[in-house]
Amino acid sequence: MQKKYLNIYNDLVKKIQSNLWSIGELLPSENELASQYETSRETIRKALDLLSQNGYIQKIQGKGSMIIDRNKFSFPVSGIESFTELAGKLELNSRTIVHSIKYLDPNNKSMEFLKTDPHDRVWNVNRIRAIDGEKVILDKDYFNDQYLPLLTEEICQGSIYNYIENELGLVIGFAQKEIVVENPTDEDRELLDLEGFSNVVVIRSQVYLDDANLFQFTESRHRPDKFRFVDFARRVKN
Amino acid sequence: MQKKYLNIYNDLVKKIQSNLWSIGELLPSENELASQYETSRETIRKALDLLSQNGYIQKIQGKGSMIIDRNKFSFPVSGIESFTELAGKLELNSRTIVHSIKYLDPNNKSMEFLKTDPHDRVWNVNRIRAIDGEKVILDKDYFNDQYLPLLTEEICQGSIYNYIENELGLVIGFAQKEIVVENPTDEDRELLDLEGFSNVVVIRSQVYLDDANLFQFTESRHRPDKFRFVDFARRVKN
DNA sequence: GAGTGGTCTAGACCACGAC
DNA sequence: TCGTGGTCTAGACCACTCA
Repeated sequence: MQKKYLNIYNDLVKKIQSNLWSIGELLPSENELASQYETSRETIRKALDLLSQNGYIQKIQGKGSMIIDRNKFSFPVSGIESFTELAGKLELNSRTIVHSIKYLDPNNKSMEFLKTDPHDRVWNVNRIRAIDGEKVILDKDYFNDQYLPLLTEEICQGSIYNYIENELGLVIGFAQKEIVVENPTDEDRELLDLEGFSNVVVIRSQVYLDDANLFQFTESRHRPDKFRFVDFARRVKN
Repeated sequence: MQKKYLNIYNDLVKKIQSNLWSIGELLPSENELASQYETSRETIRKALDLLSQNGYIQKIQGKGSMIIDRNKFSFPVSGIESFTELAGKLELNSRTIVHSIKYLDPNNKSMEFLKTDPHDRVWNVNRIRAIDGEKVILDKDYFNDQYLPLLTEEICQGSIYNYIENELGLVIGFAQKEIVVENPTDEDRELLDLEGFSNVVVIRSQVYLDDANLFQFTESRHRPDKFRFVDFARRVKN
């Protein structure tokens, strides 16, 4: 199905990016846009809501929708995003080393919460990310094998998310993320180029599918100088 | 004005919190809710969108709106939130020490971007946050005095945001946040109980008002063991 | 008062899931 | 096939800004 509001959103993004309007200028009014796009005002509003959520405009009641300076914001890391997407966007000189792919020892109870059935097994994938030749990130992923029956070195070398969404047709719904600073483990010291650093930044995520089932647990351990988290937040609605 | 969808949202939150439905159960259908609340389906959908954004439900096409386990998530820090709000929610044994309130030296060009007019001055407020008697957070705030003409120790002791929104009637629109790990400055070492820690976690924010004007720049410097950032993210729409 | 965005309605048809 | 959520419409009135 063709989603009209999405087409309009994409068209407006293109126009904004081509500087059809400058920063601080107002978009045409919602009624104006509705007749331009030959649609209803509610549909225009859905497109504008997307522009607002993505930091292109700020709506001001009684005035209009103002173009804001999206270049002042760096958007890369917010939301649910994978290392390979990020590396691509930032054009990092990066390399992925697949360190291990294995089933977790069934006696290991730590990932019990990933299992939907007692017979399920849990994949554990450890990958090292090198940027400019320095090993600075250790990614430890855990999956329920009910959703991901096959996991090869080739898949892990690329984007597992890409494989999940495009090959397996699973859809990610939402994720819970926690960022803390910890002392490096022996494994961190062994696998990463930690140099003198006495801390690692740890990002732990739980990823849920569209059907609200828990799918993945991830621990991403960063050397602190190579860590940066950026977030764009809108005020919560009244 | 009474916002119907907000009333319905609040009513549903109350019902969910009272365990009227258990985790994994489906809410009544949108048509059902529309007749229960004697409103249109689109209004019900606005209320459900809020529930979804706030992690109460996951909508599944063809099935319904499933109650998800919000207790698995800790929601405190995401979005735009102030220390005093946070301290209240977490019931921390905390104390705020107002270290300095002053106008920035006009020769100091570092906060030039905060000024909308060359005659504006820039406030600089430094506050130390102590948790359980340990000084672990240094908050450095910068404001354009055009929006905040008066700033007293009393205001700084409480919540500046509270003062801004309730007393001055300014409304926060959106914010850009960056989190990095840095080496402590001499000021950090002097004002905080850093003990052996060799890093601080720095959160820098730019806060914009509802009318898209830049209002505030903040630097919040945390002892790493007292830092935790939690984020709940939904998959970006197609 | 004219124009803007914010809320709300009562329909309609489509895509998807379960049976 | 039926019920679910997803999209869309053509109106209406309200709240706000600005001249």
